[in-house]
Amino acid sequence: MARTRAHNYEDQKESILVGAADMFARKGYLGTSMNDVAEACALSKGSLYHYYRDKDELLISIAENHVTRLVTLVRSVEQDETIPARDRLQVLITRFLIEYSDAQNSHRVLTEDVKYLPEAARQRILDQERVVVKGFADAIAVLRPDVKAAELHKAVAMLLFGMLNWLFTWLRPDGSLTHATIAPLVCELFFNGLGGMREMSKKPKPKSLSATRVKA
Amino acid sequence: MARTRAHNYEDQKESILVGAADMFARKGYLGTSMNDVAEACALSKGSLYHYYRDKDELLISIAENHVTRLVTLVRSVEQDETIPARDRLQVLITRFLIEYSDAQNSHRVLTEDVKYLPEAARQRILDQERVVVKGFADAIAVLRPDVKAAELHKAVAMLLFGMLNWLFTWLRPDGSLTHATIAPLVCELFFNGLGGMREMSKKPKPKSLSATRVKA
DNA sequence: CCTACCGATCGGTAGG
DNA sequence: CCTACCGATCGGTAGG
Repeated sequence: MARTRAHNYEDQKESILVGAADMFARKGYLGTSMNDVAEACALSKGSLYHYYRDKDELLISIAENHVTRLVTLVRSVEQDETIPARDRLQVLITRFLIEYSDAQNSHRVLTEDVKYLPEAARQRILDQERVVVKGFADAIAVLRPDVKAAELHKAVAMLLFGMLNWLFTWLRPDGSLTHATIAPLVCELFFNGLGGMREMSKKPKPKSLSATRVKA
Repeated sequence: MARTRAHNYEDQKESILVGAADMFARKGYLGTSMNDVAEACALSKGSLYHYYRDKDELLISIAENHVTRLVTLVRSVEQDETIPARDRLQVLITRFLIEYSDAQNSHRVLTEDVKYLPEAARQRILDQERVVVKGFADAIAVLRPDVKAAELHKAVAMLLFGMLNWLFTWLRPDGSLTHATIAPLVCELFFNGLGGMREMSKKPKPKSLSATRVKA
């Protein structure tokens, strides 16, 4: 009899992405074979190719899903009228850090492996990344209206992304510092600088104002 | 008759490293074949193997030469008694940025490709990187003696390295912003934070590093 | 004739 | 310093 597409087809497809992102994050895109991915997913390579046309499509799916989430996150903050414009940057930082810790592998793949994609697919993802950067640059512009050059807002945004994206290289998942505890430190440093930093104590206290509505 | 080693043997060896670093930086270590390196150096693959035992040895040489320079740079600042302790961090940042712009390819290889090295070689390089981080953490500790936890000094140092190392991903070599013009911006942001930032792109103002602790 | 998946192997190319 | 290759493994696909 005619069989319909397995009811768990989409689930399977999604779970392959999780396994692939884990392998790519650990061994790099080029350092991971399709056999590695298949093994990580407890699938034969043949089955793997049933769900994804080729290796690039795996990478594209991982990167695009993730960057789309980031764009959505930026938009949701921009459109949330309960967030004062001058609080947007802090909210963005905190929410990004939460998103990062939930999607460590995807984010690592996005920042490290997208360069191996064919030009067309790469540009599509880069365009989305530019939207994210623009969102941060705009939030920075609100705080520094005295700075006219949009290029400088973007430069400051990129310095911020440097701090955030570099976390992956040194923040041990099992260490005493976590994405959650580092968020106040990043905000403190970024907003007030080293000179203005208050006691960087063990207990990163839940921040008073806008950070509390971050969970929402 | 017995031939002596070519008089330009060392020069050739060094120039291969330049070509290899360029290729590794552009296409990644795994994305670069030994044929690619040979071609970039205008050498046959056979000749290449005359100078370096294997691909790993190329990567090790590039990374080790570079990280050794960074360690030397840290030591020279620490031992320079004409530099007041509280100025060390700013001097370190500025000198690192100069070094980075002179060795962009090597630095990119150091931050992106060392993970593909066998454990022993990798650890050797990581140990040197830790010395560099320690140097920055110590310079930060001078500015914030009120912070007792050495772990936090290192965390702040790593946030700083994030800003610096991430520059490679977005600072176009031919853009209007350069490593030299970005240095004051980084210092300004890092020392005074966004709130304290003045007209960006102008001369960095003398640091007011009051250890005044504001309690939340 | 469909989807789901297997064991086996394709043509090319990697490092050496 | 080059050409000619090797063992292995790559990403991707065949028949059933």
